[in-house]
Amino acid sequence: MKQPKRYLITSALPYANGLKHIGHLAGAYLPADIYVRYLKAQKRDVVFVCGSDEHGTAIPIQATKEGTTARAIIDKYHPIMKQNFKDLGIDFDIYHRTSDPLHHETAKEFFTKLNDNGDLEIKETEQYFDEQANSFLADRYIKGTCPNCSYDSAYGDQCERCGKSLSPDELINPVSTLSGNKPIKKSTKHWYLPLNRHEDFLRDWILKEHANDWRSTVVGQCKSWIDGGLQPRAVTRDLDWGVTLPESVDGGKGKVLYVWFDAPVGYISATKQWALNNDKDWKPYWQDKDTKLVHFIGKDNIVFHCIIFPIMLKLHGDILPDNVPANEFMNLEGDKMSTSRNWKVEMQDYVDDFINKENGGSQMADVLRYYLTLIAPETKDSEFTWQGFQDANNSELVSIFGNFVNRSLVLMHKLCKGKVPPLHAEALTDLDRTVVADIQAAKEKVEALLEQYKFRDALFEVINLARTGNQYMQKKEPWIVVKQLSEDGQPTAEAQASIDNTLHICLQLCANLAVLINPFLPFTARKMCYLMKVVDKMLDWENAGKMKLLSTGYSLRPPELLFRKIEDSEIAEQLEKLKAAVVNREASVVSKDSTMEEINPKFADVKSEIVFDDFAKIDLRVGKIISAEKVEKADKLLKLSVDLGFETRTIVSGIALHFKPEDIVGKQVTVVVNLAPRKMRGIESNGMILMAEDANGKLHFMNPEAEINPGAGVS
RNA sequence: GGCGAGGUAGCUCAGUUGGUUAGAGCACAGGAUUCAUAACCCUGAGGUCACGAGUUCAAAUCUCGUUCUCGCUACCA
Repeated sequence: MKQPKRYLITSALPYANGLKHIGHLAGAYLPADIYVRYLKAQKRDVVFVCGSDEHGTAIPIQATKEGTTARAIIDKYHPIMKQNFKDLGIDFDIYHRTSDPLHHETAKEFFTKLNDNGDLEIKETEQYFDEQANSFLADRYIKGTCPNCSYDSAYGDQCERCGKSLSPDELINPVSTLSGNKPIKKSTKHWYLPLNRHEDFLRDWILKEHANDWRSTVVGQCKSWIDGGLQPRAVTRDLDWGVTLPESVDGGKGKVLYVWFDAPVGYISATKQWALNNDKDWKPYWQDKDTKLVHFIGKDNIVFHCIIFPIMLKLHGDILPDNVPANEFMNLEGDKMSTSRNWKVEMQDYVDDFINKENGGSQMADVLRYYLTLIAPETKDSEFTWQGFQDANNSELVSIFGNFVNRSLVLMHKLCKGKVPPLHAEALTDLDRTVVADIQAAKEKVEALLEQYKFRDALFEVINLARTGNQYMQKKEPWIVVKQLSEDGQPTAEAQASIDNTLHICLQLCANLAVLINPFLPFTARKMCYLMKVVDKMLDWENAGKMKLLSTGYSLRPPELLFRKIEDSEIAEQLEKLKAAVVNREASVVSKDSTMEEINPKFADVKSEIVFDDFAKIDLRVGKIISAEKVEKADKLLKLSVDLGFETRTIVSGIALHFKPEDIVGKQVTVVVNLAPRKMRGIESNGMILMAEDANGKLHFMNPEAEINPGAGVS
């Protein structure tokens, strides 16, 4: 197999709207880090880039929720995420950020090149513009009279009464729903990436070339997209947070690049920044065919890294990824990890609870790395349990790996005077030779598995080598052999030779373990070097499989434990914490919202002012839900019957993910009763239920504090 | 709802192109041992391979149907 000249490894850019959890770590960061450490140990030319993804609408929205600015949000989360990765041993060559000027420049250049080459489609349209709100109006923000049925409240995209699809231009007497004013026509442009032009390329590249060497989930998902027919995808957006279009681009004012377009370019700008910092040239890493590019991501990101970004790269003249080893998701204690439900263990939590504790230290980072690699969701979703975490540590890391290293060092001090004993070739047994061969074999297995991104299996082989060491020692039992005394009270020459050989091999095996475990557990590997009094350079991969890593006669440090046991109480604590967090989140919702309102009265962008008459147009009533059922073929919709006193109405509401139908029957709700009917999934909805959304995205009914008569007016 | 991936021992996971009694680690039980963090070592028990049909001399593996989980997507006034 031809070896690439250089490697460029990326991990998905974490979105800077909150802290990331250990599921993210296991999916996109840890595997990449293991792979990179392995390549670096081989002295390959490799750059490992990542950074915070800081654009997109969710950041300003998060800012609104936290009562602050978008800038403040990213400045808050970026450094914490960077530090979390460092604490857990994720050793990026650079952790960049997309808010950096260099990134903006790079993304603009990328856009410009594609635009200049005619690879983007521009659709220039006369769109309605609300002068008072100072923004273009999406179709649904425009109302007017339907040309088909003369209904006077038709939306820009569809008439609710006759069901006809419309464009805003067809509406008679259009009105902006933002301000109530008559919008003006203004010319606007948007740029699109015509994915559909590249279907043949994708078919060849993914479904033929990579049908076998990419993971089946990845190929399957791509096939699904390609077969479904690709559509042009808007590259630009009317938004004020993001990478602005280049000045030179006509009609680009007030627009930014859509976040999906700018974020992956972040890999390139990060590489540029790395090159600047290290006085290197970034270009070969993205443009030379001898570079192997690998994207590590979670399965939710497949389409971007396998379909969209490759098209961008191809058009821009860059290399394509060699592989995209997407991981599945990791569940936690029987349920999906979820930020909104607070069912998660953040990297920060782990750092606080295990690494930064008195009995913690960086060794504890390795413990997490070990367990996450062991249960990595490489082919299907997997499950993190604290019990599993404890077991993995106590009965594998401690009992097998740590114990072997410890007993080797202890025995060496007791039976060989604290020095690496010589190897007596004439006294070698078959068993000795077998173990030596096993060490070489282990190296080859680990190597082969890592090249295939099978990290779990590779790690198992390393642990298995430690297990082999334990078995070997058990069979040779030097602590028994030492009792074969000669007349002077010292062990016989044969006995000492056997002991020397055993310990010599065990110690070389320890040194090999350090080399092999290094990509997975870097802190542990370094501690082992310390104990064996060798420099970190011994960890170079070329040393794996060799039997002369430790020189005969060399004295080693007194043994120290590599890992400590994790107590039942610590596990119980974590489980408690997990449950408490869920309860707290639910309890804190009410108080938290109200305090935020007080602190920051300008909680959200307040809509433009309206006169009382405008408000009075809205007819709000109290109603009572008398029945609820799920709408067929729709995940989010519930069909409700609401008693309004004077009549009972059918209302369709998009709340199915938040409430079970049986739980909301009998609830009082506030209803907009004079809203134009609208058909959803074939059911006509006559009104709208008012809901409040809290900072966690959870919905709450707006209802009177005491049960009152249905139909009561609200004002 | 459409599409994609998955459902294998108590737990976490392997099972390449269909081929003898379905594997590993942990946990569990019994034994042995003491150099070692009550660690190690040996042995053992434990599975209707989600369910139901079909193809085949032969199915965990191929086909169809059912069901459950996850992801993408549509539905959110």
